[in-house]
Amino acid sequence: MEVNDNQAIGTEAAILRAAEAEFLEKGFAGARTVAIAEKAGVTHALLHYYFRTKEQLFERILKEKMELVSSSVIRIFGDATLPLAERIESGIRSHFDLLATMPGLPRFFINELHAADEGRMVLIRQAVAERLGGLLEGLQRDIDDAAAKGTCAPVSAVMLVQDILSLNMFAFLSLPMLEVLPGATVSREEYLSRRKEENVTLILKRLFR
Amino acid sequence: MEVNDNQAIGTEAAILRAAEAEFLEKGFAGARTVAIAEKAGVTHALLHYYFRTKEQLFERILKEKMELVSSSVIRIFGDATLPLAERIESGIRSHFDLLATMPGLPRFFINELHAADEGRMVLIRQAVAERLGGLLEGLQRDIDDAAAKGTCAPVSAVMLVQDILSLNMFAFLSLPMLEVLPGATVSREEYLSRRKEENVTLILKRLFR
DNA sequence: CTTTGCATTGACAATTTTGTTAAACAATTC
DNA sequence: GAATTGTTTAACAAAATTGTCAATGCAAAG
Repeated sequence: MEVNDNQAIGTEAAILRAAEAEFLEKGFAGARTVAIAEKAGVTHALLHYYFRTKEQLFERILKEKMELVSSSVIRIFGDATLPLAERIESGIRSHFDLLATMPGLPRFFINELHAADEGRMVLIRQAVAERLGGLLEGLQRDIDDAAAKGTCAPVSAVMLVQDILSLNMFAFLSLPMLEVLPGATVSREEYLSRRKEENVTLILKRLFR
Repeated sequence: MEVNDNQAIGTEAAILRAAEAEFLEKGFAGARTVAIAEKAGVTHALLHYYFRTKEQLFERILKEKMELVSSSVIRIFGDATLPLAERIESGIRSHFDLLATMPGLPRFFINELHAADEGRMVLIRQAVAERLGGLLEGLQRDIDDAAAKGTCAPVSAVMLVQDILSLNMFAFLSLPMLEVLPGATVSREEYLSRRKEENVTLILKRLFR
């Protein structure tokens, strides 16, 4: 239970950071407001002073994290000026590397997506339409062009993005499996590095050659 | 809140089924013992009469589900008498189809794996070693043989199994995404069917031409 | 029919958890 | 330096949740 120094960073930010850690670790139901306050180094009354309720605090974190998820997914599409193969390879790596900086995000996202009510679903649907719609169309066009030339297997862009999401996110969802994997014990970095290369290989072989 | 008919099935079983539904839906922290009792059609005192505490009831469900996960993973290895390509294809389909009969299992497993303490980890490690160790070695041998003949790409069996696990489990983890997917709305069956074919294609292209 | 043993219940107790409030405190302004 | 404003706390209240228990029901055995 390391306590945040509220001095340098400000109490509101300290509570937010503690809440982020607690919610990502335990989810909404498992999180305790007193634990958040303790981590932030303040009394729990202060948490309510700043954020009124547990739910409002959660909403705040949720919005932040959904932004992050959104911006991470966008990375998959890579740089459209590159040749398709390089574009996709760098997209996979870039997405993977971003996830590596916040390894708890995939689980949080999956659980929140599951728990989302209709209202929240509408918001997510809008966000997807606005931020990913054009990217998907552009990628689909490039794939179709390459497929017409025979340099790439024909595939739905949505499917391809889901493939990459599956492989990259699951590498972090299954991180605890590292503990139960047979054979020589590998470090976390080694494990992630291998999974990243495997994901690149898998997707590239799906599309090219 | 449809109530189970305790008449035909017996109260203990009714409570277990209700608990299964509640724990898979909400996780341990989010589950409510009164909700479980209500779903089972009994008072919550009776739940404690049969299972003493929420945790003991959870342990019971957890064991069941971990058995299921274990037996589902074993399916991936398929029938060793088949030629490698067919063996792997049927393994993927068989694993996918089993998950389709219990779509909540992947999320439950991921969350439980994350929350597992050291003691539980030891049990999982043993189970993996006992039940999967031999299968992994056998598969690795077959892959190595095929690779030596040039009929198959060389790959670690552990990696391959993880690839299949990623793709198949993620199809169910991301099921709510169906709601936010762009383009024509597809039915759940259509979506799953497409994902299954894509997963087969992806893995086969990884290994064979 | 009564006893015995298990099943079931309603009411209650204990604990945990969230949320409130009045008062103390600190900093900033006038 | 008094007033004002916003911050922080300890103590308290309210609600939710798990767990207990004595009393009741009820079916099978004697």
